[in-house]
Amino acid sequence: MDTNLKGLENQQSVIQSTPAVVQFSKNSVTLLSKANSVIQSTCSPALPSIQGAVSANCLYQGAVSVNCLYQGAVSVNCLYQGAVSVNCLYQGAVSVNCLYQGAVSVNCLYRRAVSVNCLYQGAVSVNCLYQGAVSVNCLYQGAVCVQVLDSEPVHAEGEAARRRREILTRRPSYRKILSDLGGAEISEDRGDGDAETLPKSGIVKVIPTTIQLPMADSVQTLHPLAVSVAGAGGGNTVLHYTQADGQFYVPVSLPTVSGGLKLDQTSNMVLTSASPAGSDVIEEVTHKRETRLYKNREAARECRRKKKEYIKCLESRVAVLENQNKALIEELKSLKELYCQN
Amino acid sequence: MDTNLKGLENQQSVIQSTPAVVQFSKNSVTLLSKANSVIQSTCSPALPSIQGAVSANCLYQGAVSVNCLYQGAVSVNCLYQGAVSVNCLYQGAVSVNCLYQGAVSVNCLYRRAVSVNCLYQGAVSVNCLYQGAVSVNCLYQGAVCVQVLDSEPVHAEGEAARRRREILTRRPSYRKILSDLGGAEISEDRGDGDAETLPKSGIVKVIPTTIQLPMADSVQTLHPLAVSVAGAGGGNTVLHYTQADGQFYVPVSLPTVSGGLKLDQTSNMVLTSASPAGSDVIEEVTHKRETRLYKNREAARECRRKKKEYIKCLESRVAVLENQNKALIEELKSLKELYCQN
DNA sequence: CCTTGGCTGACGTCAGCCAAG
DNA sequence: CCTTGGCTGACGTCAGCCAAG
Repeated sequence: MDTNLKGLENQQSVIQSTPAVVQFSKNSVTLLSKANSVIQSTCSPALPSIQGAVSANCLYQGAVSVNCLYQGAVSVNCLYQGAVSVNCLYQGAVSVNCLYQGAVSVNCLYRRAVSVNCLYQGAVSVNCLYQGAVSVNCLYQGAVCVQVLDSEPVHAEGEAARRRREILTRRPSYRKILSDLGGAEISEDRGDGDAETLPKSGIVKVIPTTIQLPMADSVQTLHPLAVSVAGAGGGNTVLHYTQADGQFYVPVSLPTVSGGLKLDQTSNMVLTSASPAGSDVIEEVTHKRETRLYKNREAARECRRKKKEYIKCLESRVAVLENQNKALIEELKSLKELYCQN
Repeated sequence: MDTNLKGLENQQSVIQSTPAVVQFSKNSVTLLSKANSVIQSTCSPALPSIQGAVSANCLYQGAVSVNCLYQGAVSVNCLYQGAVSVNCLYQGAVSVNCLYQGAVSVNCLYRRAVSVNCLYQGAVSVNCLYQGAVSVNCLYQGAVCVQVLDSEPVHAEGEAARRRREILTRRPSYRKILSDLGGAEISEDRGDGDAETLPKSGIVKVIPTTIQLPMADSVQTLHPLAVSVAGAGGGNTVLHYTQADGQFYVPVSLPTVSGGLKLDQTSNMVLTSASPAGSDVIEEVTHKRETRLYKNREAARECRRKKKEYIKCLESRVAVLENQNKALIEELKSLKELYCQN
């Protein structure tokens, strides 16, 4: 294996500032910047705390050089840090500058997968608004779908995509919209969130003052007052309901027992009929209503989450498209200039 | 400049399948896979059709190796293709699998900046549905904002980060977002947005039912309890209010009349004091609450409307930008073909 | 055909932030 | 400095659609 580094030398001479050294240590491929001498690569399976396996920085334009500033432009860490980081500085065409953190880092196990940080005005700059520009956190199953820019279909799909489509056979919902946008995997990530929401569903807010009434046709148009209610001292309270024409009162008793119900979360409010007859029916209707309300409550929560995610997806999509547009316009402009010169 | 490739050799032996060759040609740094022999790097300024400058693929887990499949895992192309591409296959921890296209490619000038393609279940897998998972196209000014996933705080921050956090703490008003969108927009889009918002600002809702109440110092710090209330047996109920120090009770009766008020929507909640003393205070507190609730009700309605409008604006914006993008790409393609002919 | 259940638009309320006062 | 009010995130509920049964 013979290598020719003359080209690299020439390239570095173009950059004029940071002559690079290419080192290949054990299980590592590193481009070291002599001037900065910051990029370190000691990738060995035994040592978990590896920094940048493969770091590369690009400066200015024609250079195929990968420059590293402060940390490592294109670092691929296996275990704990960033797998592939690309940093961009200033305005270089193919330059990838990394400042302080790591532009495109792909962390496999414990950190970020792909983060891109941009500084100043670099050509391939990725502006991140809050934290990491392109960070992908994945554990064992990916589940971090990043928005796709172009719209060409890909035919090589995995099991996940098929299952995704199966889920989306229903009515057009945010889930479907997101999947159409290419962001459906985020929901899968919340599948992890499923594991998170599960205990949350177990811990449901208990609102003892909520009163559930069975739906009778005569009272379906009733709307309970804001939070009308509750028994402080006695067991009896008065429910205030408003109708189109006026008001009336509904006397209710509030027993403390909700034993027969299996819905622990919603069982805190059981209403019993004033008349002994039909108590089972009332109870069953109440039970049904409890279940329905609980399910709808959960569904509403999920729906809100989906909507929020959808909006975020839209926003990022707009940002991506805008920048793509800008780049395309610039490219067109330069290409036209180049064409006009010839 | 001397290089040691033994480590690389060992690394590739771990992978067992794709022994790599590192070639340094003119202005290029490449890891070649002998088995596949697909990764080609002929980065010279003269030739526009350059493939992968620095390509690296990762397979399985402990390996700091970067494996390339079919195209180039971590390729940094200066001019025409992908700058840094990382491909991941199967489940490797830090593995970046690239199938057919290139996982993390950063193109400086004419193509993608950073694209990450994921297949199957790789740990740091980035699933891209259509083409490039994480593609960042930037020309001279980057500005491609990608959604951030994790919530880990970043300690190395500049002014931008600080301002970012300010934005993060509270979402700006949709009105502001819309105006910001109109300001930062491309010219043709902005005119459109202005034309939409201008007449809308001309139509201002007149709310005749707003009631202004004088501020009494004695009740300014009162906060009604969540579900304020409760009655025991009769028609009288007790309002619970909390102050800074403690609580006190306000006996209230619920009359059916709400005639004198002009608040139709909120007239169903008029409380009068049972005791003649302090009725003014009670009434005033009640009125205050009424007013507050009514105003908040209206504000919520307006907020919902704004949000809806904002989402519509986003959607149409995406559609416009997509079309614009398509047109630009087509134009570019034809221009390039024309250029290649010459 | 009707019925049921999932999902979502819209509502009103609470809580909280933050700029304006 | 504190206070107030506008706005918005989040919540739970109702109403309604629509596909699945």
